[in-house]
Amino acid sequence: MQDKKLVTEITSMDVDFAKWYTDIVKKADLVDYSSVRGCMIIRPYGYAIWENIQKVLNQKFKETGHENVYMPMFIPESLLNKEKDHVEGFAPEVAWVTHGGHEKLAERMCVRPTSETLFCDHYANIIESYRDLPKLYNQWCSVVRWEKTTRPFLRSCEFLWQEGHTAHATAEEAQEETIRMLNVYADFCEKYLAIPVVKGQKTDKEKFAGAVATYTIESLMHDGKALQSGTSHNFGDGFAKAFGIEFTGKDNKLTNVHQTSWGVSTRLIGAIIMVHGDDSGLVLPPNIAPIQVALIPIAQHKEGVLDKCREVKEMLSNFTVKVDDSDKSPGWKFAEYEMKGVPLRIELGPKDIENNQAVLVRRDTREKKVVSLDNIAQEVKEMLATIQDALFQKALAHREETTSVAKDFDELKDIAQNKPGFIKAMWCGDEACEIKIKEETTVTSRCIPFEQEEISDKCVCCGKPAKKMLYWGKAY
RNA sequence: CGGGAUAUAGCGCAGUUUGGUAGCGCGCUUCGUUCGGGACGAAGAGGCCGCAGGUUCAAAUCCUGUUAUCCCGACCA
Repeated sequence: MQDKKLVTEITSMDVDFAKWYTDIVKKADLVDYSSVRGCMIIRPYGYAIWENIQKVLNQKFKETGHENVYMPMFIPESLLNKEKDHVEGFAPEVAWVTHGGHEKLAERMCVRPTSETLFCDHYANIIESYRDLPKLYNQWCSVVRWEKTTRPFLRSCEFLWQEGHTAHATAEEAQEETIRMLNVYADFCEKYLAIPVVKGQKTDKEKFAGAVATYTIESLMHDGKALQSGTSHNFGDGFAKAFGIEFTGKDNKLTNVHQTSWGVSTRLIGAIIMVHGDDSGLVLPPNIAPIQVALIPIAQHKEGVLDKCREVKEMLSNFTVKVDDSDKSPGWKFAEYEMKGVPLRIELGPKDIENNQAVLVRRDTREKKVVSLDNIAQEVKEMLATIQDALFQKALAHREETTSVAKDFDELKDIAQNKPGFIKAMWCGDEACEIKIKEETTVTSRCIPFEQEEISDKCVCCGKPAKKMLYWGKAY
């Protein structure tokens, strides 16, 4: 079996999922470790995925009326301290700047862990009238959180993200915006990343520091652990009160604005890896892959082969195609592009040229298909669409298979211990039950899904009447 | 921040028990033959053994400290 050689390259995901993950991020050239503790170097191939994510989301943000801005990366301590819950939430993990050159600063500044305070400070200055609303800003930047343990893409001390911050005249508008952006994220994850998500609300215990309500999209990784893939918060007018963001309404009355914030990060790349990857490496959805097609010449030294490859590349100008004419052997190239998760491979050799054909090979199933060069562009287009859809369906099926239902505490405990994946269970709404469940089963509440199901009428923990069904699970 | 492990060439490792000045595989460079699943041969290049102290005639090896990484928990996007 040739496959033997492939699996020795990386740790099998069933043997050690964590090791498999770190093998992939390094061997697919996504990241390298740096000499800065907890911070990663995102290499060209990894960054290209991020750029594609940015490109799509940026367009969606603009279509929904948002503008990009850039805020300072430092926050004076006094500013950070203005909203009480917010400081308490972030204080344990902020990095402080205390000196400028050799001079000690009069007031220390933190490196932004998130920019709510800066946006609020700015909004207080520029918003005066209802005519100034809504303010729909977004920024792409990096933030710093002094994490204790780190993993590439999933948790690093510095990471790239976007943070949207908006201010509205009414609570209704803010709520609408919060849900609108959650839907933008969910749609993006499902259509581009081929990752099915559960949309829902966080419990009070799990919500963002300073928010009235936090909404989330939760996705399930291959190992059955959950990953919070994006969040959207409704702040109500709490920050506005703390920062004095007021506007004069049509009625000539002074009112606080209602705000939202929402973000996704490079963590999404971690999700792509852990949802679609396999023992041969990364598997990228065609809609986000930096290279959609790897064109591998066979016996490229023979006359006409490379010329034909260039010709075929021209025919496929609607896609990102890489012709690999390096002097590695074809077998090496096959394995290499599988490791890098390129969705489609085309093999083109003397025999094909003779027959005016090429061989298409899917990354996800390794299925081969011989197609005529006359309609190769159409074939590639269809196959990429098929792969995109197949990845989503496969991930969805996996999530369904690994989602369990627990009706009472014993059942919950048993599932938490023995079966990885989401657990659906009823909850009475009491935080004490949430804490008890976490302590005794190690699973935490992931969200209160918008799509509710009535599993039973009793809380899985205390047996009292329960109104809400929650998703529970072990999380990254 | 607790518990465990690791640090030797770009990568993966041996050598550490029993101190004597570093080796293997892959990769890299050059040339030739190959090319439909990680090709083969020949000749080369590359390391003050994580860092800082200490013991010793002598330290990759023993001792102390320190830093980083990985895994498992607690905390977070």
